[in-house]
Amino acid sequence: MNLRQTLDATLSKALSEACGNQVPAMVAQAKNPEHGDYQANGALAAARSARRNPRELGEAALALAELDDLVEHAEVAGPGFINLRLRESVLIAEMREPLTEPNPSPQTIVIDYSSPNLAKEMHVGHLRSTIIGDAMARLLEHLGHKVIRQNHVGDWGTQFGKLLVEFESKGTDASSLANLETFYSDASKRYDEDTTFANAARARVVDLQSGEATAKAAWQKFIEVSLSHCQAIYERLGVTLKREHLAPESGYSAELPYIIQTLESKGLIEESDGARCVFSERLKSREGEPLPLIVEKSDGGYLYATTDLAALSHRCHTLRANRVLYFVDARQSLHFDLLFEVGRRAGLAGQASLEHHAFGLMLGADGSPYRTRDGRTVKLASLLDEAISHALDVVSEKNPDMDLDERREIARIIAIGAIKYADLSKHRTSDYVFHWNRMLSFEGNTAPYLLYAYTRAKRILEKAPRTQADFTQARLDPAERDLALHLARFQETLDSVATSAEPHRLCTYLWQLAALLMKFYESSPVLKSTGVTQAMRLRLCERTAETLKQGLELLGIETLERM
RNA sequence: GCGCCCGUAGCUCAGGUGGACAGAGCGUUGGCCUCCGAAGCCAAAGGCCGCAGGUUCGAGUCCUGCCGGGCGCGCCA
Repeated sequence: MNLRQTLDATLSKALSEACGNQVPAMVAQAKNPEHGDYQANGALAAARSARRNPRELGEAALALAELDDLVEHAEVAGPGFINLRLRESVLIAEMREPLTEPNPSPQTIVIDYSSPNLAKEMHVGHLRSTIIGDAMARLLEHLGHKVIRQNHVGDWGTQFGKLLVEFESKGTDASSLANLETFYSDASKRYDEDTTFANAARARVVDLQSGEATAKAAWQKFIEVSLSHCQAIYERLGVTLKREHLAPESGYSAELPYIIQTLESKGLIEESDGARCVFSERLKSREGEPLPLIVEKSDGGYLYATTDLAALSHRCHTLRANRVLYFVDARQSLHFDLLFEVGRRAGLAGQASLEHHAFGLMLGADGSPYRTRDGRTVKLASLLDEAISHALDVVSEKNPDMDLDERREIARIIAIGAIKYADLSKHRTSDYVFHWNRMLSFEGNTAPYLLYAYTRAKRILEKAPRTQADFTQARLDPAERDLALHLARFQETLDSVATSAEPHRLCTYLWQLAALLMKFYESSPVLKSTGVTQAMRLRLCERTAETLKQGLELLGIETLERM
């Protein structure tokens, strides 16, 4: 049950009655536990407009609110805060409820994430979109929404001209693409230095886009190899993206003329310097002129803005999305701002909520975009290799007698989890610094800490005797109550992440949960206790383990039984 | 020039719709394994929340102006 929401609904109703008009109670988790479990600040805000004394209003609301089932103590404090303390019986009862409940009004939610450019290999810059998008997909799906993943891979730009000519000159042999990075830079070098090559490249783009058979065949082969590189990374990372989630740019090419037609029929298109544009009604350029979204170049070619409009229309109309979530870095904020405006004015977006969830770039310690010593971008594959190798060292040091295969498997889960958690736990809309040693640290607020907490709880459960005692008859000491209270807040945490699209909040929740378990572990011996006390402590261990496992799973992080 | 984002402890970061003494991790210092795993727990030190005004009963949070940083601004994606 979403306790916060339930309290808010009840108290809002009472406060509105006391006030005479509709006002929110604004129930939130209490920051200071001395004030209770939840606090409502609505009386303070409402008092002003109602010209009433906030404390009096709070008292009136409390008198009207039917909270006895949930709340053991409620009082008005300070200038007019309403403090609520939950009944212990409620916390205990919550431990027998399902961990989560589905959203009563499920939506169709399209998520655009990962979306690498197929001309190059995936590098560390793709991590954030891929990891965060995947966590949101898992979480929203778990809450009962219909999630449609869209991997909007770049397979259609002008850059494919030079790649095709290079590829064909090497006999369209897949082995020449073994290292996509060097392949791309070789092609770029020839394009810049050799005019014959450059002309051929330009001609090949036209061939490709007009559907010429040999160009198309070579292109398809190239894309196929590149996609298998991506898919291998997804599998290593435990990302749920599959071939069926591909929504490549090329797939929209046939739609583009109709997009232009639609814009034209709405009277939105204007010609400017030979290009066809839609001018913004709100955003201004350098010279104070309206900002254009260019949808057709002066040579008649289409651009990514055109493709994005086609994708938007497809998502809102064909897929019938209620929300469209874009996990794309912040450099594209202006682009999406314009895109959403034009999409709405052209009627391509329907009523859907269009959300660009931006994030900053990954930087090196010197503050420049993250690269290796020789100036190359860091491939995702090598980041994973290095993390696993480091994890294996640590695992081996802690478990010298464990056999190698088991150590390897544990190292894999720890390393992948640590990388994903390090990224997921940061909010950062601005650029952030990537640190090897911090990413690979297994202490403090990291995935290994959460995994360790999980294994400790599991070990107790493994060793525990079967008990017939009824845990609901037990009383909770402070450390146990703190843990039980936090456990009861899982649902409201998930709901808040669902609307905000900020998985770092779930990370914070799980970190706190693990910390509370550690404290409980120190203060409340389980195996040495007896009767209802032991039954309740075992139930706390069990519930915490289940919650950690479920929460980590929603983040896309595997758990392990020992480490 | 205009626009967006950011500036919180030595470092890396949290601080939902303004709320009750500003939090955590790392690092530093000092404790805790004959008790379920010490990848842990406990404690201490460390902050004019970039600066200056304003709105409010109340501002890290909202508004304005500065200072400092990042990114973006017509035919690339």
